[in-house]
Amino acid sequence: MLDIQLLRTDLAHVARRLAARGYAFSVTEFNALEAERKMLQTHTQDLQARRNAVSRQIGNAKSKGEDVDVILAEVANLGGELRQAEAQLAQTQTALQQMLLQIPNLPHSSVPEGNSETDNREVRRWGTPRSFNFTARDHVSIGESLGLLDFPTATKLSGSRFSFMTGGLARLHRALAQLMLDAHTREHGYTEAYVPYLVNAESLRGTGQLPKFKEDLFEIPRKKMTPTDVHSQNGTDQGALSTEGQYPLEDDNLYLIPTAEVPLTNIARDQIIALESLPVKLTAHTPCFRSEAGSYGRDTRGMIRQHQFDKVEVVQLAHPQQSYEALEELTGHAEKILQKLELPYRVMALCTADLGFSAAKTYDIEVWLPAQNAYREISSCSNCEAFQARRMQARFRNEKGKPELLHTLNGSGLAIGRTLVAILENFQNADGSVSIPKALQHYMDGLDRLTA
RNA sequence: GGAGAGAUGGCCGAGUGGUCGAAGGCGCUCCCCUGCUAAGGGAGUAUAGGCUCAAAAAGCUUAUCGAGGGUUCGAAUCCCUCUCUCUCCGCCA
Repeated sequence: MLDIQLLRTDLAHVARRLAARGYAFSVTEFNALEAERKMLQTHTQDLQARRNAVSRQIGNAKSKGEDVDVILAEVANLGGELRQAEAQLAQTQTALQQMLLQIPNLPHSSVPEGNSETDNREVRRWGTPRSFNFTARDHVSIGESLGLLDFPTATKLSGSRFSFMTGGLARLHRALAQLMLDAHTREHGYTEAYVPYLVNAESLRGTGQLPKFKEDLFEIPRKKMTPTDVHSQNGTDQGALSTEGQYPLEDDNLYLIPTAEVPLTNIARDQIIALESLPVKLTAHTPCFRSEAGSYGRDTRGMIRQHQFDKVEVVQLAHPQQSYEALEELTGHAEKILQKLELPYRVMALCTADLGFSAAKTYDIEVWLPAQNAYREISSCSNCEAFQARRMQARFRNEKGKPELLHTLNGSGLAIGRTLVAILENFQNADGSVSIPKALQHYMDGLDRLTA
């Protein structure tokens, strides 16, 4: 969420920066709502002030044993007037709030301008894609001929966009999680966390997935009686239960996490963190669940795009003055994993048009996939500045002892499914076996290759 | 699932209709005193917002005592609903 003060004082600038990332912000709509809010708020507060004054007066008079009827008569209709004003104010403030919740973050000044992902800027490359003296196969073909990857079974169990792995491949998957967690906790200073995989709507609002991206989430309905429900069941209205009463309230529902960023970042919601505890650095290995609504036909083959995948996430809650250093550092932590695994990659600075909703700046890390002859996203590292913190009221006590909004950062360190894909494809051998990167062998009891 | 208790400021804790944003204590900050230490004295110490203002300072003002609704001229205090925490019983990986 953007700072409404900024909108009030420098609306033109905000609109311009939003336009840079392809978001058409309606200045007139905002101005109209703002004017209405101002008028109603002033009016309401005047009435409240008057009510408070009169009430105090009555209290005074009563304690002196004076007659209060005159004063009471004077404010006879104040109540109704106030009630109406308060209702109107609440309505426009809700409207304003809803509008604010839909607006994406402003891009940082260092973010390259662009109109599409083709304008993303390559920052650096690491490693050299291997040249094959045989035709490189894709991970599906490799995994299936090893007998360790079985999409038909996954489809039978759940449907498309799920995977089923066995034996050495399932173990390699686990080994990757171990390697990543160990690196982040031992070498990069993160604290390991175990987190809920189901979270409430408030958490998702905090990190920005709600209200705008509800269709990307898996929602778990909860049966719950509402007050209207109880009444209608008690009898008077035998007809149909109101739909509102019959179905659970949306806000009580839980959602499967699309990324551990949600639980990890939301630990700071409604908190004031001590200055000396900054930066808070957390990592967690979790499954991630995404509906992939709207991605029909994209990456349908293989385990690149799944409804369920595992990821080791890194999150930092940082001092605003250090958050851009932290972004570089955090991106480096994710890169370090690829280096350990000897997987070639490149780092892309996303352009204004390609930024995610909450991000002020993002680096994508793309790993080389021989079968696709392309670099593909395997990690995304973002500084959200105070955008999420403002939604969450996540603060720290600054040098002056005053609460101030934190900056939140998150990154994949890394997406495990895609890392597995990269290993299968980059470490495949002509005989169909797959070598295991040295860094992982320790986690595989010394095994150095997967064979059929 | 059943029965009961509770939720107040950084913390503890008082407050059952009127001047309470909230006594008192602890903690913290500043000052004074004391040649160190210990002790003592004084002052200060919530957050978010609105309006006035070019801005700052300042002033005025609103809201917030778990959340939402209600009663009332007036609610931390009374009523209703919900959430969470704790204790006991039951059940359970």
